[in-house]
Amino acid sequence: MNALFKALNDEVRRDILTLLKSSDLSAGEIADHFAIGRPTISHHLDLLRQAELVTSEKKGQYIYYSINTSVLDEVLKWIYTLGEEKDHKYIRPKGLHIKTTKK
Amino acid sequence: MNALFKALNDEVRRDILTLLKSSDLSAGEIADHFAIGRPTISHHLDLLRQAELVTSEKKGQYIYYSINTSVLDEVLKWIYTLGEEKDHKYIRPKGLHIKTTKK
DNA sequence: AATTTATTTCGATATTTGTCGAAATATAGA
DNA sequence: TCTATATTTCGACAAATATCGAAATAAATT
Repeated sequence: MNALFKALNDEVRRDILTLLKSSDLSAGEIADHFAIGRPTISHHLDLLRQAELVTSEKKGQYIYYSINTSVLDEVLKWIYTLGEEKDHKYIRPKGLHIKTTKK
Repeated sequence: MNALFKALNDEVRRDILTLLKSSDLSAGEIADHFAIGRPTISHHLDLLRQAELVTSEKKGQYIYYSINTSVLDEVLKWIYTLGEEKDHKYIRPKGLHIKTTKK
């Protein structure tokens, strides 16, 4: 939970996740989208990996990163329970597909 | 969005929110739940207020804090859109009441 | 008016964090 | 094997953050 919120508490890292939602990318391809150095991107990717928000796989010379949104269920659940007892009912943004059955 | 994630990126502040979900509390009552100094709690409350996660109202000598979960809709929406295009369907934790209609 | 109580603001400090350039590691291709 | 490319690790540094005690502010009580 801590690692998760820590990972999300950075604009660059959130943007990386947004990038990865469309397709898997190599570290270099990710870095190309930002005006900061590659070692810094590497560090951000490391934090995302620690939070299990991304996975990485080496393919030859490249390392490809993929997003893993399943760990965000925990965050969602925490937010839900917060709103629960205060009579705030969260809205479901239209066009999204939320599974209501058990996992 | 930035202030929101920043506010959530701290165990103490998340615990304060959890406390406030049951009932409004004065700054002192909140501080009594933690082993850290009152100035520190005051600072945490300030960050929560900046993120609009809490509101405060002065009543005589005391300042009462209330949780405001509505701003978390933005976070929820962001998380939803992340999962959307990766075929991850978020589960709804059982026992929770999520309004599926428009607000 | 003086004192007590509740809370915040201030100034200082130690830790964490984001960033960089240089060096290290590893794979690919000549 | 040598060189080029991709990525990470390392060491350093500046900025941000969590924390504290002391002082300031404000309301309540005597």
